[in-house]
Amino acid sequence: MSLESFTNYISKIVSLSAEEMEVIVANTTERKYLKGQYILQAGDVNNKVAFILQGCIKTFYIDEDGNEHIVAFGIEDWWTGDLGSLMAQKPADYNSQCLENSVVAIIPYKKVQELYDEIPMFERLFRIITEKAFVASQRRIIESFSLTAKEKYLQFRTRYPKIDQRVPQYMIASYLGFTPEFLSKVRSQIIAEQ
Amino acid sequence: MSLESFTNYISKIVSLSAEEMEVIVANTTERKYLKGQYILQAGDVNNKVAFILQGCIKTFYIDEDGNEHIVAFGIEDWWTGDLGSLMAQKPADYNSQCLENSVVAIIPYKKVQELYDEIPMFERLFRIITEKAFVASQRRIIESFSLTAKEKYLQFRTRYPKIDQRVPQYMIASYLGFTPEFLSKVRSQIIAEQ
DNA sequence: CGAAAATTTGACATGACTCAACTGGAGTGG
DNA sequence: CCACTCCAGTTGAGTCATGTCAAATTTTCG
Repeated sequence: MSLESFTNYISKIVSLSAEEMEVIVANTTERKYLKGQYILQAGDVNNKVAFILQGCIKTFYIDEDGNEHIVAFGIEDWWTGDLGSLMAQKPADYNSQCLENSVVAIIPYKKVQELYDEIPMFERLFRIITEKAFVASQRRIIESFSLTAKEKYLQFRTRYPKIDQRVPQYMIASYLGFTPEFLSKVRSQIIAEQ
Repeated sequence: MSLESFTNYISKIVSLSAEEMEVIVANTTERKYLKGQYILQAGDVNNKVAFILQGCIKTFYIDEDGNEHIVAFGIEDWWTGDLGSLMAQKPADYNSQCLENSVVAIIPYKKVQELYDEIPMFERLFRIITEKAFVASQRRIIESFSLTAKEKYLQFRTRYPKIDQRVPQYMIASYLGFTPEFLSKVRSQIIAEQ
């Protein structure tokens, strides 16, 4: 069963009985997306949580000037989507688009709510996941203040080597808040130093 | 009882029986801090969650160059502390220091864990709080990319008018990632336009 | 091979920082 | 009540980091 990486992931965070895990799996569906397809589009209400079984996904938003800003990348064993839209059941600000053909485990929003009531450990799972996501988000804010451009890029490469290898450079620039030209110059400076 | 604002706050997020609320309150202590005192110091392990009943608190960290960066402000009905330290029970990166004499509702870390097991709705409370905090954190990242300095400052003032009035300008500059001089220039530009 | 997309490079412009000087208000002590 | 000090805030000159725009080069992929 190809939800195995999903159940493995869950087991690393909380301990569930076999029955509980079965209930979760029974509410989870697997879905394939082609490269370029959207898991979520800005303006739609996000009605699912999505766990990446395989593939690479970018979450981005478009500002008033039409510029794309990448908020997050997701690969295997990460979540993707717009939590704000999911929580408030309001139109999403973000898009989630596949950069590769991808396979995603999906639990519909309503099922998630039911599972929260039915399986307290399921709610714990999401409490912990969200705590980790929040801590990472705070760290990103700090680094945006206190690191130089070069440090930010090197940090990114060491922290997310798998992403660095899979996504084009101009998207990394967008994630870091740089122009593609500027990232290119940062890179050439790093190369010159070696 | 002066934990009233705390129980009111909780009731707005989750519905609890009177007994459950009593258990939570029984595990909560009230503590006063004087202006300048620390609720948490970087390097110490954060062993409590802290809800602000009264006062104003800054959460900041000091980078390698000795510069202070304010990560968050907290006033009445907000939480304060370093969630990363709490979760991992590792030394905190952040300091929480009172900018005014303050009163805080405290639940020790161990009690929080016990309450998670005992009262599923308590865990739901923290799932929801953390979700909101994460969404706000993501939004701050986006705004740091897509707003101009002037827009960031105006946004801050409209979003947190109470903080704007209570906190010195150089701390707002630190929160926004500006130098104090630069914020002063942004302000004079805004005034000139009116 | 050829076309489109991604990346690099260079010249120039602008935003934000640094440093230093100045202003103004809030204590404080004589 | 004045003089002094201290600190936050302002202002200005110069600098550095990053962005913009355009062109050249490299890579990707049909």
